[in-house]
Amino acid sequence: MHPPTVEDVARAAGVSRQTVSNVLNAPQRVRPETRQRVEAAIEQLGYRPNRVAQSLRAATSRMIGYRIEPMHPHALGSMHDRLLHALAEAGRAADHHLLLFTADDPLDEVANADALHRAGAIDGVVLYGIQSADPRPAGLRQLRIPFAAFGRTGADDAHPWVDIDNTAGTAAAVDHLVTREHRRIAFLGYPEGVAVGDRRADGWRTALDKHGLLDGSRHLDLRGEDSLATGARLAEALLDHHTPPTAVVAATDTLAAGVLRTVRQRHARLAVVGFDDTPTAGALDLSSVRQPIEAVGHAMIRALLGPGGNEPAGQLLAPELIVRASSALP
Amino acid sequence: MHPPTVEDVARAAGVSRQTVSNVLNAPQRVRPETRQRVEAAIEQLGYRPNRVAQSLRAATSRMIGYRIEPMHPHALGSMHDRLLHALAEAGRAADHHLLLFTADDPLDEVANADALHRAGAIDGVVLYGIQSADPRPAGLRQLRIPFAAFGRTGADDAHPWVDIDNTAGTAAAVDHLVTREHRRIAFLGYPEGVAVGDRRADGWRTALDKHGLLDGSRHLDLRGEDSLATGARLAEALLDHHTPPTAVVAATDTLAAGVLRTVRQRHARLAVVGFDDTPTAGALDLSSVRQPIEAVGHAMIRALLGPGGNEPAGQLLAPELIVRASSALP
DNA sequence: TTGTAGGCGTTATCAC
DNA sequence: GTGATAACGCCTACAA
Repeated sequence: MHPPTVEDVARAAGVSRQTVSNVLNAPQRVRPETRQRVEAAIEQLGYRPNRVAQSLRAATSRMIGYRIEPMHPHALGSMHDRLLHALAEAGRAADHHLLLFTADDPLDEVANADALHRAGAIDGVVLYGIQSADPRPAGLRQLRIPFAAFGRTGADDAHPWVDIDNTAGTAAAVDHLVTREHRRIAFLGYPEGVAVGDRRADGWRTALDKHGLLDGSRHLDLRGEDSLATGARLAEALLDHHTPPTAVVAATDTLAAGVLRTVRQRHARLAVVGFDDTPTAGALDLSSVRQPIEAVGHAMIRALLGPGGNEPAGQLLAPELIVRASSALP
Repeated sequence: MHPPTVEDVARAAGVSRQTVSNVLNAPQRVRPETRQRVEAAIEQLGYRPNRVAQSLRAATSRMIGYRIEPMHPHALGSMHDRLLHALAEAGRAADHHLLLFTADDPLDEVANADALHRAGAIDGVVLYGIQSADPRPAGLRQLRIPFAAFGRTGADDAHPWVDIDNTAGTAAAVDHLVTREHRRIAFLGYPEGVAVGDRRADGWRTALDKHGLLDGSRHLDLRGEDSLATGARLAEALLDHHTPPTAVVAATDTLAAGVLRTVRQRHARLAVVGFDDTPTAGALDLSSVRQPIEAVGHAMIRALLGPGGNEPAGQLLAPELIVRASSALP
């Protein structure tokens, strides 16, 4: 009734346990004839190696911890879902699985990861939503828990991380809008001090400067919390300006959606480009900078498990601008 | 350097391994004096029982499998996130964790769950997104893999399930709108044949009938795919009717958001109630029927792990109407 | 090429 | 009340 073990397979194939183990882990060491007999027995009994026993023996769980957060109340649909799927998919290829755990805050996350790690339940951890002054990297490093982070802190990160090139993303948005003959291009972003937000603002500023348009647009830089209401409100402010912009680069789709709301209400003309390419962007026909989350997932898993064992190297991935109707000519 | 084991604790406390084990698993069997000494050693060494060894010994992984799907392309932000968090939280209380895996389709999901189960990596599975004729329950039952399902198939389900009372949800929406003096109340839903959609339509129909309003509204029943565009289009159709409704009950927030778009574009007056209470509902000031996902998570874990071992009992949970500005007087 | 022995960390059983 | 023994299923030496 219980699942078959190596023992059962061995008996069925008329060999010893070890030979079965060899067939699985060092096939070249076993005579083809014997191997086929063993393989037939494995097939017939439906044998699968017990991962728990493997883990105990190898002192390796092949599990990666991930803190699942309650959904961000304002976000239109975070990257969470996509990242989780990408990580699970990438992990599968490396024969690892994700183990979900909860935590009240970043410090609690480190504590819970430590407990799981010491209990042998996870080999390492993947960090999401890295903040400028994030306590988690230092905490995990001190506890010697392998990890990889999606995103960077403000400082130079001396641990494995993967990030998308936020600066390049907003720069691409600006380039695109310039091609479409826009000359006054605003930016809507996070309050200063949020690393991601600052990088996205940088891309906008740098690209405008490159096109010689910064002087005419420098004042069109508005910040606020990441919500639809804020996007709508800031858009009003932009449109009420005496030299209003003809286009806006928003730091998130949520802000961009707010802009679109105002634009429609006021029947204004204002091109918009968002960031993240959330499902909503498609629904609203919103041009948006898409993060290559699948690639991020693979890079994270590689950084965590890869050769050299969790080396402190960073990797920057290029986002891609998805052009839709919202970024038309002025 | 390696984490301490019972052996280490035993040595430190001057007792045998067994006594340490007893302190942890049968404290009453050990003399208080000895217990305190052992507990001190545990504390001092920072000992944590190795879960892998426990699993091997107990033939129980304390892991629950969950298939992570790529995000639904049209959804505004699915229940996925919330459910995952709720399950993780509920699992934690029962000392279980979620293990994420991927699959190409429902059959593949069953196959992968089977592989993990046979490998001893998971004790059971939680099913999400149950369809009318879902092959998973039968498949898992045949493989004797414990599971609990969120949602019901069309037939009477002979397995553990948890569902929210969809019928009661839309009925509550209708009641609310009637209280607000609406008399012609439309329904926007999934195409017939989708179990969830049919139940939500039922609630609308039944409640209207109860209020004696069904005859005047029977024709105001429109169906389509779950997308913003569909919601907007169907709203146009409703408003163009020669006796247009003054209110709409939508089967999802996505459809409801589409309705709101049309309403705003046409400056029409039309009360709207959505379903799911997604983050977007809050942003749009949309009244919506909220699913008690946290309770669902707990009920699922209980159904899966509870006493009696995965008994085929169902549980229906009541949703709650969240009233916001979109359901004002006509 | 194949088999034998031992141990990963835990706990249940059964003596003492 | 405490401790020795054995077993969960696997794998890695080492011996034959």
